[in-house]
Amino acid sequence: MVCLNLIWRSNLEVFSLTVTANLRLLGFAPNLLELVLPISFKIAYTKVSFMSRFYVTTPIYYVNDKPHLGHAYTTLAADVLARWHRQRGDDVFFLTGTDEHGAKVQQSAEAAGLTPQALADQNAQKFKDAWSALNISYDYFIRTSQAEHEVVVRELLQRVYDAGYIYSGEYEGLYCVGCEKFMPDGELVNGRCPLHPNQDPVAQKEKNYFFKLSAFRDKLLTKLEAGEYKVIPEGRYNEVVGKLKQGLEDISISRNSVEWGVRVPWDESQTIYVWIDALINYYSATQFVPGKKEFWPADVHLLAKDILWFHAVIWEALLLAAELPLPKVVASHGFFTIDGQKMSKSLGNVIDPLDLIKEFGLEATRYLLLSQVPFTIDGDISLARFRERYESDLANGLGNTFSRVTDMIEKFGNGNFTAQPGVITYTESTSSAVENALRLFEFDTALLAIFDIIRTIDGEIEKYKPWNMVKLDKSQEIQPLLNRWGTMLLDVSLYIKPFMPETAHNIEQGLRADKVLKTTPLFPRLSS
RNA sequence: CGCGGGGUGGAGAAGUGGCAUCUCGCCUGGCUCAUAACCAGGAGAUCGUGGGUUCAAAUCCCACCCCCGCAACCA
Repeated sequence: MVCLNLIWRSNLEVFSLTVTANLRLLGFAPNLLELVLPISFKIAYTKVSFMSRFYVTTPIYYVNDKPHLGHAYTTLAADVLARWHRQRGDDVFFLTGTDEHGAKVQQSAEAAGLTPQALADQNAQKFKDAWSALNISYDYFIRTSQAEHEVVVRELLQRVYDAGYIYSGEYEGLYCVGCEKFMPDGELVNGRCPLHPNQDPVAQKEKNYFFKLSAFRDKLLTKLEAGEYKVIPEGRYNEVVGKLKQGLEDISISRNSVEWGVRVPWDESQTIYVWIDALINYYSATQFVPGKKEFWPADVHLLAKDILWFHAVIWEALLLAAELPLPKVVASHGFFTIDGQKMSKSLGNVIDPLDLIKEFGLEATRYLLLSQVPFTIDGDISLARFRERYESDLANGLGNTFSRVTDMIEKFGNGNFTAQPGVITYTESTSSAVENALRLFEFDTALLAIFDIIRTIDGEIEKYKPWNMVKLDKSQEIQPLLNRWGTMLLDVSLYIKPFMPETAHNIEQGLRADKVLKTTPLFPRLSS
């Protein structure tokens, strides 16, 4: 009965009957049931961790921004991981959302004549719309202005305060009177605020609460070096460890002048610095979303490299201070450049993910983003290259191969197709390749491995030349080949499902029909 | 002397001591089931530069050049 359960949870409808019939339990391990499927579909599920949980997060995006390609990339990567884990039967919690507090939102709202909440409502919706357009399967969309979130933030901070890790101090910095805010060094141009270049920023002090980040340096280093939590990729890990070794300073975690934020529990005159409030979302969601308490600690925090320090050091220190378990993996990816240039508003080359969908379609956009840029490094996006890849991989590759196989089944097999257990051993290696790649967040490598099956099918078709077999009166020998190729395509559909769920569905539908007929192209050529 | 990552055919990547690999593009030939798709073959890299270790170096060591991050309250 365990078997049945697993199969249903694995979404393997296509094969479920065959698989259950052949299932054989090998043995038990402490938390692990190893199943062996003695058929040769050898899907990625030969080994299934029984009832394992998978909690993946994206950063919560600042509502002062519109969704752009960077946000889309992180979220898409998380979506693929979530779908992949669901497919293998894991209990998945996929969290994304918006970060809504802080001075910038307050200022933008004033400028737009809105309340901060109204502005946040508006812009949070833009992110939801974008994720809906990208077919993102998040389980919960958290917003930091939610009362439930604020409650957890206050509780957690109070705990840190009670433990003695927060003290009152003075923050001293350069204050721009025009902006009415402190200017970080990085924002100053020639020592002056870029928005108010005619006045010198003045040194000013304000009362703040500080978090004893410095107290956690050794502990963090020990835990990192022991692998108690991981920072991926290795280069970033080195960076974090290197910086930790250089020492840590305490950080200010409250603001005196920012109204739009969570009130400090023991001092209502201050609000919690937006970053601290934001980080806690990963934990707070598990506490107030029904049935998710068991999901903490998170398995993976996905994020871009610019916010790694917050996620790999400050967040863990806060958790340690509150005596909560640490996330298991913090995985950071690179930035995009567009046609070799930095993506920036001032250059006007910011790509809206929705424009990509308009040009290439949803499924192709998902494929192109994940296949053309290795996860951990900065990658260049060029529309010209995307078009090239669309044609070669999707139109000429997957799409065309699906067309030729279904067309041959229709023409040479009278529409008859039977999925073939016991024949295909080829895709066995794909399964481990995909698994290994995804465990390392190498989405591009995983896709390459999957698309290798397409090349193999094309190669075999060329080798057997069914159109000649018909002429040579060998028609009866064709059917097994058609079954084999069709089955390989079903395998492909299984593997690409986390990446391209609709395409996977279309392939399955096409091959599960009573009479398999040639269908409309999966990926029409762009020129036509 | 701040710390770290990187420089491999036209493009993007793999490769940490032993015939330089993959995808795309390009050229030639073949095929016709298919979305002018597919298959085969080919051209194309002194592996950033100079030196060193070794029977053997993209890979180890030294020096240098170049690109890119981080450098901490920059969402």
